[in-house]
Amino acid sequence: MINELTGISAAHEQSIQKARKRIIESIGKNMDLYGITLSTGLLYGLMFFQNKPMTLDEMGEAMEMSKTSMSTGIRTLVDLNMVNKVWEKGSRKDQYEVERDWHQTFADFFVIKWRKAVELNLLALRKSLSELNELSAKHPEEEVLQDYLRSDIEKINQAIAYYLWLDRLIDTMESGDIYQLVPKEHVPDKHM
Amino acid sequence: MINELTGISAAHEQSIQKARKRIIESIGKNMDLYGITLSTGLLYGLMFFQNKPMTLDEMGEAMEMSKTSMSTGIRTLVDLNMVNKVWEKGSRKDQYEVERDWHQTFADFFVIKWRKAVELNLLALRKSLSELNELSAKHPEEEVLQDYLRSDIEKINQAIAYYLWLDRLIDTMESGDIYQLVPKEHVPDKHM
DNA sequence: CTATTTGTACAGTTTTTACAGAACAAACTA
DNA sequence: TAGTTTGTTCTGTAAAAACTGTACAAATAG
Repeated sequence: MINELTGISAAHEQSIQKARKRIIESIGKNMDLYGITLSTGLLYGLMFFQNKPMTLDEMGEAMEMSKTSMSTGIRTLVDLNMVNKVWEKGSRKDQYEVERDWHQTFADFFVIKWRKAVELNLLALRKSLSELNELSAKHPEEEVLQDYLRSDIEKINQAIAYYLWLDRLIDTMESGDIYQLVPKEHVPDKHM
Repeated sequence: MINELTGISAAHEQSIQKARKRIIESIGKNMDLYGITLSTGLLYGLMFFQNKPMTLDEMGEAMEMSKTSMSTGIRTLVDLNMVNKVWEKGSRKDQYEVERDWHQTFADFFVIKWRKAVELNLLALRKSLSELNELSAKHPEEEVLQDYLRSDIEKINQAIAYYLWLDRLIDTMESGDIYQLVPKEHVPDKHM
């Protein structure tokens, strides 16, 4: 039996489950922003309200899905640092629990996914930039070619500048400097 | 004919296309972070290197895809403010060009997509919170129930605090205050 | 060492999504 | 107004992704 809400009336349990379900479904849906599928999002929501770590078997039973699917879903969540594997003594089964610091989860998403994209795009941009610069140096007299090259090189340089900015933004998330600009606790404006 | 690289040798044209292709494919792939499909990402990359607005027919020819697909792809990009519809006089066809300010594109993505998610999640959280508070007030004597409620309410309050923070972060992107923390132009550290 | 148990890789199936072609409605043209 | 042109909706199909059950390898227990 999965249900951990024991010792209260069925009506009360239902009320709590209804309240949880609303949240789980909303969060689960919107986790597509993290590139996470709905069912994995729902799994995350389920674990969010759990007060102890869960095993794959428990998840499968609660989600009415195969353990295989739980395994792949959990891997996605672990890769994003949204869920942590915990070591429970006396159990052979792997146990998982959600990361409670959502600010950290948000930051990690950028550090993991967006940083990777920035690096790959910068790599491509710089390689192409170097090729085009080389081509330009080889044929300084060909005006039409130079026009094309100038245009592309300008675009590439702007793109590089943007990715460097994005890289610095991600730095502030990794270092925590972002909280200087936007504190975790809201500081109200001073009014005269 | 789509190719706008005329007046240069085939070899030079090929060099430029190769350099572009590397960038287009890298950017196209990584646009999945925006929830954008690969082919739409490639369409965006194509338009990025175009120096004039494109029509749906031109896109279809260049991408070797149907105009229908171009239409849906473009709508996705327009909805995200990544591409703008421009009004070219003397032409009946709709024309589109990429938004060149990528900082703005990035900010718009948060303002459009993440803000929506924040709002929906806050709505669900607050509604459930209110239900649970009500339930708690109705049965102050039931200790087991109160334990469950305390736990859920605590989690919900933490989630709300997080989303309020995220909302303020999005505010800084919308207002431009984010550039105070991370300037568009890199300001190197001062060293002694 | 042998028996289980556990998690994952793999292969097949189902479901979802992307895409194309036809049909249509709106807008422009003559 | 009638005749085109253009973009999108709708429907069917192809491709991709999610999901399941089996098989297997690694780890633990006896």
